Amino acid sequence: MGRKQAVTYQDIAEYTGFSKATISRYFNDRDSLTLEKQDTISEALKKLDYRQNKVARVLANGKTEMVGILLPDLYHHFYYQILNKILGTYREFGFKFLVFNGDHNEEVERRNLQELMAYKVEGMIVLSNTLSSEELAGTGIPIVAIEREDRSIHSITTDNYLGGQMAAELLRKRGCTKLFHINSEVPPGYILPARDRIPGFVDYCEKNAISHQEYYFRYRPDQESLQQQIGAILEKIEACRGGEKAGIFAGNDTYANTILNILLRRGKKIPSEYQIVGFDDSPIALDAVFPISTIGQQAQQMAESAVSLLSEEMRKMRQRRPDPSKEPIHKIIQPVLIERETTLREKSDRE
Amino acid sequence: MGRKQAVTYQDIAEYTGFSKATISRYFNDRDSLTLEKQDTISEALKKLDYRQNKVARVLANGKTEMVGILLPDLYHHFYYQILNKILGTYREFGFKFLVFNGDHNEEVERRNLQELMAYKVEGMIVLSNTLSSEELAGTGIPIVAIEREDRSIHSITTDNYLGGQMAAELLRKRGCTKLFHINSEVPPGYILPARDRIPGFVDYCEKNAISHQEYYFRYRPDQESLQQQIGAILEKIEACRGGEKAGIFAGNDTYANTILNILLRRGKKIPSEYQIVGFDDSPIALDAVFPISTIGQQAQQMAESAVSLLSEEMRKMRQRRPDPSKEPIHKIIQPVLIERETTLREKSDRE
DNA sequence: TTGTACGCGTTATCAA
DNA sequence: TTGATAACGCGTACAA
Repeated sequence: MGRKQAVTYQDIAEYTGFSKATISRYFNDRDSLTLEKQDTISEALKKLDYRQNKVARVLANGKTEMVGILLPDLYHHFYYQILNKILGTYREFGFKFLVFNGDHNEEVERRNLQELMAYKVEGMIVLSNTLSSEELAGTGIPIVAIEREDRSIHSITTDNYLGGQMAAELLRKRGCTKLFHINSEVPPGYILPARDRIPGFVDYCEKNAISHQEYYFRYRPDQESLQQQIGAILEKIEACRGGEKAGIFAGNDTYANTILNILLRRGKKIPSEYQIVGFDDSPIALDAVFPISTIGQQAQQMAESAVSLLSEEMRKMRQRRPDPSKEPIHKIIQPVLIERETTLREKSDRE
Repeated sequence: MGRKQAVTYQDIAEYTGFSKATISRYFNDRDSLTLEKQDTISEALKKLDYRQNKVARVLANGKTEMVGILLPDLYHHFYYQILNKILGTYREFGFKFLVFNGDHNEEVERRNLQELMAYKVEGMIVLSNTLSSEELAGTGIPIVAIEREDRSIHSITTDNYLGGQMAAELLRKRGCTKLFHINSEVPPGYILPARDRIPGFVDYCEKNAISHQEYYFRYRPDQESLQQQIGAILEKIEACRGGEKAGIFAGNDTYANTILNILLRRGKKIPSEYQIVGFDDSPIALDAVFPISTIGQQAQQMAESAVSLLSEEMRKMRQRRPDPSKEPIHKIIQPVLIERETTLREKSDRE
């Protein structure tokens, strides 16, 4: 707290001759005061250089207006982009965000969760995926998941299935006759909405009788092995496509970029021999040698929906007789297709 | 607050037959209690499912353990990387981070600042640059700036001057005889430590009698105009180098990547005709067609230094008789050279 | 080692 | 429209 004895309502009250209650009303229900008193208080505040203490207010009324954010990391574009958009809602909603990075570690996440509860956050937005939604729901406060397992909590999720379909459809419309999907493996039992892209892609191919194949590599954070593994997969694909126009749907834009670079290095022609579609609309897709077509998640809309939904649930909890939604609310956001140079059929080839 | 009447020390006290003070001591000075009582209380806590309320604790002892973070944006790699590292210090220091995105807007920043003060953060880490350090210092709480104007507050800054020198030196050692710097313009009067890279680069060239030239383009967020402007600059450079080996030091990795792509598209040979060095060690430098040599800022070290310095100053403020450092402390962090394929002289050329 | 009693700065209740 | 006073939940002298 301010060392030099912070100015309090008590001081303002003595200075103006009013009561503490009146000072409080000045802040919370100004219209209930006469204009004269308002002015008197207003001047006193300036005179004494009063600073609000919202901690005391919180203790008294229970409204922290704080929201916790649980992030798995800040490395992937999607997470920092969403965080950016969430922070941006401050102007509209006024929530203060207490941000934690769980680092994909269950115990760390659990500690973070406890800390958020101890600080009496009124709600949480969770992007990390190590804690079950049941455990999160156990906190008793409103929680909105973004792009993660959401059985027992509200959620905002991209329509990944549709995204996979869109990718397949684009490649087909651009003349690809053999479609491929390249992605990283995922630990079995790990629920990740993003994986719905794959059935979306596969189902589209099946329904339209398009040849398709899926390849998975073991995820390793280092660039070297990623290159090697994707390189090996691309060799198989080259053998498999038999001179036909191949369409590759990558698990994300980083993979797409790696694929693009390897293909170019091997002298393949883009997009006449190979076409590529990524996912995420990351900066890398735009900055690649040839800007990469990608399926974008609408981060702005996702963040807004999440905060808005959370805000509503928080409101319900603040009532005398709290009435949270009985069933989790799940919102689906449509992805958008962003076509760039790795799929354009008209222009001349890049090499 | 918990609607269903949260369990308090009062309840624990009644349940165990001890006093509230004893319960409090269990949390703050456990050893001062007999082992028996510790066990009794421990069980009572579980039995009653007690949840800490740190808000009340804060009101009582004034230690929020909260730190505010003022960010200019979450778009540039440097910012989200630093944020990531700062959040990572939670395990060691235990600070809770209240994060705001000022969006390069002075008024927004000011409001955020006030809000942080109202929530009684004990310190702040500031990366945004719209508020003067004098104004920030006026809050009376410890503040550490990272890579921004720091006349009146503590700071952690990369040795940008050295970084510029390192870039020039690398290019020279790799055989470049004509050096160029390409960067965006900066509003006059705007203090940005990052700009020290330029005199570092220039001075090195002058001292070693190397031909050098600097080019600036008007900053625009859209890719199109960036391409055009850099393209135009590269034409001038091509004319100017007269067949000699040119070394380009880019303002950051994104620019370096754009430069690389344009040069390749124009059929230039890398690194025999052109060599490129970026700045920041962004993912884009690694993911480029040919991985780009770059000067990296040591984000981990910067974040740790910032939090550690802040922690120390916070400690000083918490004492009975606060004694903050009289003079701002400025720490300089060395950048590191990361050499990749845009400067290697040994290997055969890429094209 | 333990308990009593008050303080932290605000809001909420009830009278006036 | 105002004021007195009791919460809010915890920490901490001070006393025992």
